[in-house]
Amino acid sequence: MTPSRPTDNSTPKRTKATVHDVAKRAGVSIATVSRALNTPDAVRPELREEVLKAAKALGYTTNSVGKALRRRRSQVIGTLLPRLADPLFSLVASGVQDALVEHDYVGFLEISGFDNRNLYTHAHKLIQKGAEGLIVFGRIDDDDLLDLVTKQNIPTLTVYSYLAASEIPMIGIDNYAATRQLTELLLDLGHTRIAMISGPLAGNDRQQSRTQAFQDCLHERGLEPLIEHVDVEHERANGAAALQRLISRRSDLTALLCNRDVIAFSAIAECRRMGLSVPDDLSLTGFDDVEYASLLDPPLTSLSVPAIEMGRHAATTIIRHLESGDAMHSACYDTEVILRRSTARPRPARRG
Amino acid sequence: MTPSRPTDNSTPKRTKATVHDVAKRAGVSIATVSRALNTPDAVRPELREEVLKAAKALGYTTNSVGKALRRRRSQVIGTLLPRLADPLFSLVASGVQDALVEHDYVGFLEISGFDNRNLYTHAHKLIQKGAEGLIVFGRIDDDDLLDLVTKQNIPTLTVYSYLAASEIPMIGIDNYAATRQLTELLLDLGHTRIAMISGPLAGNDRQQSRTQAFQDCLHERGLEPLIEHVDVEHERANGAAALQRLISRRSDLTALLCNRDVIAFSAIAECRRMGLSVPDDLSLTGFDDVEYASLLDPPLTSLSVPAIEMGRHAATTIIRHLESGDAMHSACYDTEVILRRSTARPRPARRG
DNA sequence: TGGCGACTTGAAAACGTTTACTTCTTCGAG
DNA sequence: CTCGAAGAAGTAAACGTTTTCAAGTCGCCA
Repeated sequence: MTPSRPTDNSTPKRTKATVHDVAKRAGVSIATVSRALNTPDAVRPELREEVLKAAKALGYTTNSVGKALRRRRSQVIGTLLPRLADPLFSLVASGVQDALVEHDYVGFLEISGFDNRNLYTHAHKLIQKGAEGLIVFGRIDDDDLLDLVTKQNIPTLTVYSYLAASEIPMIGIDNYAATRQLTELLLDLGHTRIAMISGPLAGNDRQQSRTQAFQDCLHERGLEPLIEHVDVEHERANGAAALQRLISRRSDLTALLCNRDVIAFSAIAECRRMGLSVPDDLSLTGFDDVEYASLLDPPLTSLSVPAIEMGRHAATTIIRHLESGDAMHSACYDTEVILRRSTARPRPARRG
Repeated sequence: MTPSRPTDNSTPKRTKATVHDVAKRAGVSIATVSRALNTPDAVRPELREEVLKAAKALGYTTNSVGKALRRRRSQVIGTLLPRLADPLFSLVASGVQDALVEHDYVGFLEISGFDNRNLYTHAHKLIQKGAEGLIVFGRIDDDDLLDLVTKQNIPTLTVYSYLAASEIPMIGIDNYAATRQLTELLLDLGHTRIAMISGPLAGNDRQQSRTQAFQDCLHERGLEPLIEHVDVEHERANGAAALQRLISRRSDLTALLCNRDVIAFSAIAECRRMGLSVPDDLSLTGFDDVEYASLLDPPLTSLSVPAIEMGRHAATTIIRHLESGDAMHSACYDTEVILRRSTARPRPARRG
């Protein structure tokens, strides 16, 4: 088999075999070909064999575009993620992919960025390109997008966040409760001067819930919550800066909640740079329990979320809905605080 | 606007507006509608306005499936990655996505796993589903797949690896040369007892090139290369085990090349666990200079590869080929050794 | 004034499927 | 022996576009 050169006309632009070609070769009608392939029982065995043989001989493989047009089903579902190069989001995407291949679907992946002003644009594009269903990371707060999917009746699911009242089903976790757990962990250890580094709140229900939980927790105990924000597009650089701002606002800080593991990664590195010992000088927690959280020095106390599982769940739910009309239900997954060595009791006060 | 309930028949299964609806409303033929939308200059301005108005009123958006069928162009290209939840691969995917949205394409993403026996299956699926072009991570060594893309004339590109002789264009780096650089860096520092932790070689041109380079380098200096392999599916767990195996085979090791940053991550953690100081007891290098390599303690000496850029380059190349028929050329990107604190001169020998 | 070209538009034929209908056997029951 | 039902195959009509081709209008020049 000699590989064909760029301009190889020996194979005369060999256009792919269609159902007609197979039909002709097998001496049957195209309808029979289609039936032999899709509903084999509906065609006499001998004829079926004939068709299958012809199909194989011609290397026929059904053209999904034609099929999709006629069936009005593409077996494509689209996923919308804020970012791909991220240890959390890519995990969700993995879960989605897992489920998709299992059901012989294929996935459009689209990166929306954190600015959900263009969420609508991306979603629209995916639908227009033929996605039958949509999986969106985080709560959808864009009315236009909500309109789009309900009007056009596009099965849509969000993943990662769970909020009780939602027009569209959410497969996720309770960010509020989870953050309360983390905060209370620190409080129970005896910390009173606690801060949080959060991502931007605008259009981000996760960060909203988490800062809210943090504030509520501290207020309940009569403590003053301290929050700094990082620009999520440059979490690393800004995590360090945020930590510095916090320290300068309150130098006697003993504990810090980072609203994403990746923020904690840079915070822990910055602590090292500043000569702050974790957890002796500063207890640190992350969120998501991303793969490398346990490899840090010290290993990071974090909150584990079943990211892959949620992605998988979302995808199968949507597929089941598409295939069997099953209703899509929200689901709230349990989370778990993973206690590692980045948290400890506060160092006993030196003086008063 | 009240959100429609699951069984809301008030909107009578409102099927999307088609070109026919727009035509009727504007009082023109469907051909004119199509023209007004695609080649505006070909239709009288007043009429064009009329059509556009009708389209907007009906919320018409062209059905890409019908379009794709007729045009035999889907504006979809597929990417095949070994894994998604990985700081390197996800970077490549990001680059691809960047370029895709820029050109109003959309991407199928498919995870093939490291076992390239099913590479063919996945690629076939993508093509069948309508992908016009394929981007594959790493060299394609599967003859069936090669056959598939050449016979069906599917523009295909590989990304990350560059090898001079290749049937299909490769956008990548020279793994052999890069590893030589890293190895020589260690040699120049004075190390003589150097080992490598590599991924499995089977079907993985990157690891093959790297182990080869390592062996060549050491042999040239009359040194004995020591190599252990990790199962790539469980890099973390196995990175630690591999390190232990190496130490037990040769306890006086002073330097270790890890063939992927993620391997180095677990190796560095394992060193900590074993009480080995990096770089005093053991110099360590990674490969890929993934985002968090610089946040480790100590920060990891690694080899930076332009992963996003390569992904972007691959996608634009393939799109340009599709749109303008431009030939696709291979490209070899420069890499750079990023010197950080995980490497140092070997500790002076204690005795002889 | 006749005719030729340039411009616009519409009718209809694809693109590759699936599927509702029709037609034709065949077979069993009455 | 006949009639109807069941089974199997074919015909043709979709699905929503784009695009070829033909036709019509208009203006301009000879």
